[in-house]
Amino acid sequence: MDGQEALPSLPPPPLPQLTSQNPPYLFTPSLLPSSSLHPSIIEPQVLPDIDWVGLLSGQSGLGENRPIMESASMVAENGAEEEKGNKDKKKGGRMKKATRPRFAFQTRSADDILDDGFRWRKYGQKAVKNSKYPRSYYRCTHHTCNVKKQVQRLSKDTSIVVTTYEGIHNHPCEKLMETLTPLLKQMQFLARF
DNA sequence: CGATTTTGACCTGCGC
DNA sequence: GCGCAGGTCAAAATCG
Repeated sequence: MDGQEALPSLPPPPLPQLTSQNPPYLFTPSLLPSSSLHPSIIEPQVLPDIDWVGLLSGQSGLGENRPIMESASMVAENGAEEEKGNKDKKKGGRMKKATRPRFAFQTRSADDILDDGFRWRKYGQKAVKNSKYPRSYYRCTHHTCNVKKQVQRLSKDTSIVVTTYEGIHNHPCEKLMETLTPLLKQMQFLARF
C-alpha cells in the first residue's frame, strides 16, 4: 500500500532540544522548518507520531501509528560500528533490521532534492509500487557518516516530496559551517578591540 | 581526473 | 518454498 502517501498533514511538532545526552550534531538545519537554506520549501511538515524525546534520549517511541518512522531505539551511531557493520552485508539486499532512528517529513517543493546543507551521494533509485515516481536513495558523503535518506514524490500530490532520513550525522553541517566560519572569524577579530 | 549519477543485477525480508 | 517488493552494490556514464 502507499503508506507514505497517506500521511496526514499536521503542523510540525516542537523541535527537540539538544541536551548533553545528545550528539552534538543531532539536529541540524536539515530538520529546521523554514530554514533559510531551503528557499524552495514552502510548507515543511514533520511527520506526526515521532517521539522526539524518545528519539533523543534513546528510549523507544510512544506513537502507535508510525507511517514512516521506525522504532527509534538508538544504536551507537558513531565510530566503529558503522564501518564494521558494512562488512557483514553482502551485495544488495537489506541487512539486519535497521535499529537506527528514522524520521521523515514532507515538503512542498518543485525540486526533489532539497539542499539541507549536507552533501549526499545518490546510490540507487527504485520504482515503488503504487507510486508513479521512483524513490531515490542517498548517502551522506562524509567519510565517517553513515546517514542515509530516501526521497520520493507523492503520486497523489505531485508537489509534495517525502524525505526520510535514517541515522544521525556525526559531523557538522558543511554549509552551515561555511556560512558561519567567516562570521566567527570576524567576531573574533572584532573581539580583540 | 575525481566525484557523482545512472541503472541493471543482486540480495534479503516478508507474506502467502 | 516461492515470488514480490524494497534496498544496495558496482560498473559504466556523465559532469565539473
